Amino acid sequence: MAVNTGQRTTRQQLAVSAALGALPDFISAQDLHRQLTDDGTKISLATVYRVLTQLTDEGRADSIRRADGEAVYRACATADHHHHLVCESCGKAVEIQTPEVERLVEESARAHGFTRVRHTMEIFGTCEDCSANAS
Amino acid sequence: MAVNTGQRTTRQQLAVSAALGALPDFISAQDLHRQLTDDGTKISLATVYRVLTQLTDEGRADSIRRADGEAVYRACATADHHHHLVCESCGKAVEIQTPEVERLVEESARAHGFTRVRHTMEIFGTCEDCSANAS
DNA sequence: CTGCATGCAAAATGTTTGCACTCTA
DNA sequence: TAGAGTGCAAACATTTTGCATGCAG
Repeated sequence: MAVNTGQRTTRQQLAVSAALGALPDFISAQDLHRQLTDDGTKISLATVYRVLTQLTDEGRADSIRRADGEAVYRACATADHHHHLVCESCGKAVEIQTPEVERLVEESARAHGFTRVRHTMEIFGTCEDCSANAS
Repeated sequence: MAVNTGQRTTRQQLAVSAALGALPDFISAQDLHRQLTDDGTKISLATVYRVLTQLTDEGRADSIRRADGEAVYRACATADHHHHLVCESCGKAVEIQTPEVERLVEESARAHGFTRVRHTMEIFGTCEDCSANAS
């Protein structure tokens, strides 16, 4: 299983690649770096960025921007793409599958001649518990 | 036509609000500031950020993040809710109507007991012209 | 007048880059 | 051994913030 990004394979590349692959969701470069160092991997933040950029360029990872501007990454082509329903009050998040949305996105993009399509969708609201507690 | 953001209405607030409203698509704080000063409006970048943040908080503007991490804003569509298909290369944005998405969002939210639902969806890709020009 | 909003500049992020050193191939 | 990859720190770009001043109400 090659992790090769052009020429040489290093311990750091493998670590980033493995850590990313083990995660189900998006993670920021900073968080990933923290997690790696916590796990004992010796790696610099700059390298985490470099490897993530490489993986993204190769199409082996996806990167999107969170609302706060931080870039978050996830291993590409892993299982299924899903979205989150997030409670604005307590922060609870529910994963939701929306195949129709995926299809519609593809359709709209194609209809307008767009390629290399990527999308993000976030749903915010107040969950049952919180709307009960609040006014 | 109130531009009031809580207390006082200023020339700068009006300028940002008007400039944003006159634009069909998303614009970054920096670009908006450049445009305003070019037009002769005396305003600081910090204030542009402050006003844009205010407008967004009030729901009078939408803000999303471009792939490069810069935040871009647009006057909020008062009328109907729609999404954008944004070209990551040239910035061109196409408005798209996706009633099915709205319905699915409502459905998912209800199924999980969420209320006061709000959602954002951005679709990014490469438009026809750009994929033709690029390699 | 009062005190909110602004301008300025400094600070805080998140990310990228130059350069010397390390380690893969 | 050559030179790609790394680490470190400085550089960058965008956005936020502290404080004195200005202006709306």
